[in-house]
Amino acid sequence: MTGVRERARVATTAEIMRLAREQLAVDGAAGLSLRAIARDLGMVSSAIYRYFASRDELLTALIINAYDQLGAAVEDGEKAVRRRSDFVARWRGATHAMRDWAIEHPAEWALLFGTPVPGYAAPQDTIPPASRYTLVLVTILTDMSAAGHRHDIAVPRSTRADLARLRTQLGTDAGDSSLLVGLTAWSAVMGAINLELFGHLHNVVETPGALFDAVVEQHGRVILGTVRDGDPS
Amino acid sequence: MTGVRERARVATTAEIMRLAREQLAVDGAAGLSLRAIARDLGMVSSAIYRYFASRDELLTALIINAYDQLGAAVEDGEKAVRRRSDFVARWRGATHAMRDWAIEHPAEWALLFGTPVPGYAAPQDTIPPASRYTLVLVTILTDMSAAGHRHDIAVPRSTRADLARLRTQLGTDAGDSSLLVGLTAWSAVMGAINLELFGHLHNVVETPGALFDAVVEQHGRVILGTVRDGDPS
DNA sequence: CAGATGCGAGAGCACCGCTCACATTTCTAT
DNA sequence: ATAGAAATGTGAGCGGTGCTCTCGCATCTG
Repeated sequence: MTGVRERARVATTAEIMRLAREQLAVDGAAGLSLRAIARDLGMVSSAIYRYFASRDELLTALIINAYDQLGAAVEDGEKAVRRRSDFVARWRGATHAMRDWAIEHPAEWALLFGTPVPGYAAPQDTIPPASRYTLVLVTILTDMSAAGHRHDIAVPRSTRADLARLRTQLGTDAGDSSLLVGLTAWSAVMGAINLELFGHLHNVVETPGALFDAVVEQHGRVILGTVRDGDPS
Repeated sequence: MTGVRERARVATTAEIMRLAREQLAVDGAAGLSLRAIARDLGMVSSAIYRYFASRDELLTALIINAYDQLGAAVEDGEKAVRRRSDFVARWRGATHAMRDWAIEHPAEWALLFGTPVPGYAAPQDTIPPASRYTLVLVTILTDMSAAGHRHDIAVPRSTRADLARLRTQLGTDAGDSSLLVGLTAWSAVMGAINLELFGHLHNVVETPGALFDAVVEQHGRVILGTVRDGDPS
């Protein structure tokens, strides 16, 4: 069944990815060197290609792994909120888990959400893990909708078609306003994390996470703010 | 005065930067190759180092140039608004100029706001051009304050010190709430542009600029929304 | 006009991703 | 059990990278 080779293969593959993540943390995605990994492994450089056909393939594996880690972290952060009807608390839980993960794994965050590697096109396999963390946010909106919350934000005509497609694609019945509220909140949170992680807050907001908190709270207010009917908790 | 050497030097330097920008647009920051530039210039690779001591130095020149371009674009976009008391229009003008510039110069945008180049620390010279585009946004807040607008957003205690420092640093008399509104709006706009430019809206919002518009409009509403006294135009 | 300075050429160093022919080891099917 | 197939590691090599150094020529300055 599990022969010598099979076990050795998964062990080596795992070791390569471990070393790659280590390198990623030190030198960033651009500094990822297959030769250096081989050296650390005590292998000759060409042997690496038995495990990953190319640098891009290793990159893909790292990206998928990172998306999965992030997804799990966000899921956990959101699930930790006991009062499931406290949607703002769930929003806080999810987004703070995002930021925490980003701060803990800055290189991996940069790999996912920073400058795309030129010449590299992410294959289809990255899509499901990539949508995992976003699904958490969508679920909050879905649950709000189920609880009778209705958002009331102006929806530009140009977004109607996209929002309709999104709704069926995500299998949610949140309204256009709700989806738009979610998207803009997502946008703001991603912006805040990127600004902080990429060093654009130096000499602006030194207190770590202060801007992030403000963004989360403000959009949390918007998320619950424009309630029409239902339960205005 | 302007000897043969002097003129040749500025011409060569300019040509190097032109070719570098060209390369940047094609291959991104990671693909910037001094050797390729030298080749295009009909020079031997080592000659480049007479003009730029290192790849990093060329990068710095490109960054400063890009910040200046962006700054000019945003300034123009904001100045084009005639009714100076229409603050949302000015906000729209500035932010849309940002996005337009980003779409026109994606590689340069990535250079400024994408993953920081590992091992590269931006020197002090980049700070003034970097703050140019932000100053436009701050000016809008300052003018709103002068016009009697007061924002009324909850200000987390943790941000008080930062906001106070920012106020004197920027020479504005916008209140804490106003500054925070500006920062979160900035954050959201940067996030929307990055998401769009870095390809995270594929299968999400296909209509170009739709999410961006929504973000700008929503924060435009927030910018003017929570008015306490003064002129509620 | 002589010395100082600027500049391009060219060789060279250490690294990179990747390919290929070849030897060795392990698995599989007869 | 054994022969052939498949997987794996080796080492040389190709063309590319950023960067350093020396050398000789052109230009500028006292």
